[in-house]
Amino acid sequence: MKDNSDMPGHLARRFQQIAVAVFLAEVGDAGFDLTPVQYAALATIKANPGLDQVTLAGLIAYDRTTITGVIDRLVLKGLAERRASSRDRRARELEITDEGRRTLRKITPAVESAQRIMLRGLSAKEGEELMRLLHKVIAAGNELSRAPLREVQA
Amino acid sequence: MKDNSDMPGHLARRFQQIAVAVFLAEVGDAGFDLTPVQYAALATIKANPGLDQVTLAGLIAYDRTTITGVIDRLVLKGLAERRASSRDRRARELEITDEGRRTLRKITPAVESAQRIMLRGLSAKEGEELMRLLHKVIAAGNELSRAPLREVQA
DNA sequence: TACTGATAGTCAGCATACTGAGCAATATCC
DNA sequence: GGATATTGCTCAGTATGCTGACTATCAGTA
Repeated sequence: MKDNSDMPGHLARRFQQIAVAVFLAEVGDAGFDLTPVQYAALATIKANPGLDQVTLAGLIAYDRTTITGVIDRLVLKGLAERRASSRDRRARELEITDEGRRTLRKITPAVESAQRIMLRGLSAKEGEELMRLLHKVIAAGNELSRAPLREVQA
Repeated sequence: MKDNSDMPGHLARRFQQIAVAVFLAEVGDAGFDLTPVQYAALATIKANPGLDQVTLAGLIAYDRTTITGVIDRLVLKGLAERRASSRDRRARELEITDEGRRTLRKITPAVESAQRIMLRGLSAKEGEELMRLLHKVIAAGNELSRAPLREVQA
């Protein structure tokens, strides 16, 4: 029987587990209470003002049923706003608040520090190679999860 | 602002997301209802009969509060048994059942197929390099999560 | 032996993720 | 124009994963 730790699935889970722990530790030390998922959502809302929830979900590969709760919490924290769209009454337009912008700005050093820490143990070259391989394998498997990455169409 | 997809944390999450989806699809197609987490736990119980929950958690890097529910479900499905330990009345000894052994045996092809599918898009050489780099980065960050990997001590 | 600390397990509570279902609104096609 | 399909969002239910707290038990020591 093959060892558990020789399975890509196990390594994927473990790397993600460490990445989340490092993110929360760094951001928490900086005095903020924001999860990796909430951070990515907020940053993407800022970069694409007025986008709807499905588009946001596609840009960061979240399930549409997950994004609802994530936005709930961002709104609860006063970092984002959810408005009814005027063009499509089904859709909600998302905006970042001033408070959200401030938070993003102040949190950035901690987020970048976290990315470095989670790659510690690898040389710069190895880190880049890991990123390249992950990009490649993720691109190939994009359609295999219920929540694939979707580019914005003009 | 750095793109989301340039962050190792995002790639970690995405790879894990795809890995889980592929695992569930392959195992489901084979007619079984077992999650990656449940599979790893069951395989580890089989390889270490009579181990307690904390040891199991350490061997697969699960949190001890998570393992409780996982074992609950394995027991519920009749794949494992949980007994009070005779040596330590705090501890529970875990055993795989015949049904669990049968399931593990029949599920193996699907599990191995899943591991191949989640690496599709990479050459054999690239796949090995990805595994090597993940191993290395995970080893370096092992203590950074609440549930680090723990070797069995004789 | 009594005290202290550590350990095994569970529980409540919260945050992802997913399945599947449902509602409301929009698009499409005849 | 009206039936049909599709889309945006939400909800209920289930499964990780974590924090922090708690009980029961064990181990070490004064």
